[in-house]
Amino acid sequence: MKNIPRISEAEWQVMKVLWRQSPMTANAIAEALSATASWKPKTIKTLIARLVKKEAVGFEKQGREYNYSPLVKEADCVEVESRSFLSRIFDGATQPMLASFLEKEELSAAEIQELRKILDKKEGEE
Amino acid sequence: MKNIPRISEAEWQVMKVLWRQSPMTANAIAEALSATASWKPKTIKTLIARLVKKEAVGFEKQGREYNYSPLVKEADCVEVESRSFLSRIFDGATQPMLASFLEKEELSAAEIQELRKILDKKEGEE
DNA sequence: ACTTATCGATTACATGTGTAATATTTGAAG
DNA sequence: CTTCAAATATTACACATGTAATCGATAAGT
Repeated sequence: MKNIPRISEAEWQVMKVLWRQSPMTANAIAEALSATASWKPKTIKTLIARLVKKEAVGFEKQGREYNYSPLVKEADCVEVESRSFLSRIFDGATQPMLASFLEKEELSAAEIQELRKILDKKEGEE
Repeated sequence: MKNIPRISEAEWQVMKVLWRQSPMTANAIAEALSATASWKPKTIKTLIARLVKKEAVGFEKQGREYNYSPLVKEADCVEVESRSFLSRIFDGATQPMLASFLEKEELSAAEIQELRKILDKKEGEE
């Protein structure tokens, strides 16, 4: 896993768009974000520029526009953020964190079943 | 739940100390943190001051020293952070987040058993 | 070939954060 | 009561972040 830079909250929004589809032009990204966020296009350009500087995003010139793509994998970024969250908030204790979510959040029967399956598999591995 | 201010990464360390035990003097907090963090005492004073300003921490004068205590509950802060994490990284989808952790992290048989119990209880509630 | 609409690049600016040092106040010691 | 040590308050400063506007280059249209 390449060195994952820190990606801020606003920048994550941009990354999520690119992970869903890439390459994309800045305008297409702005378009995609117009549904969820309320940023001016210029703001989005800034976020993209910062991601490029952090080497989280790369681009290829295509005429006068650039075509942007992620340089870091979503799974890797998720893992970094997850570990950071876990250690920051729960002192790295996985089980209490999971228990906390399980108790608070709503889950359908199917989802519960799915989680059970994962637990079963996990237990088998020991 | 009172309005929970944003608590930065470094500030969380301080809050964790106070949640474990309070009230505490600034020096005691610094002492407690010397084990985990490598901040100068002055730095810790700054963090405390900021938490006071944010009204996450209160104090009572006791002679020339102050005795600090949390003004916000740990459970509430954990909930705020958890929701933020969940929506930021997993678009608010609980189950995929849980699945991701279950698959990546190590869990003892006992922990797995405990999680199963929670799932059972949850299923019963529907 | 010129003008113009647009792109990306550069600049802006307030606020937050990490990480402290200096200044000021004040309880305690003599 | 004066002095000193220690605690709090104020100030510092660079970098990150949210949120954009302006500048300069250039492809596209006429």
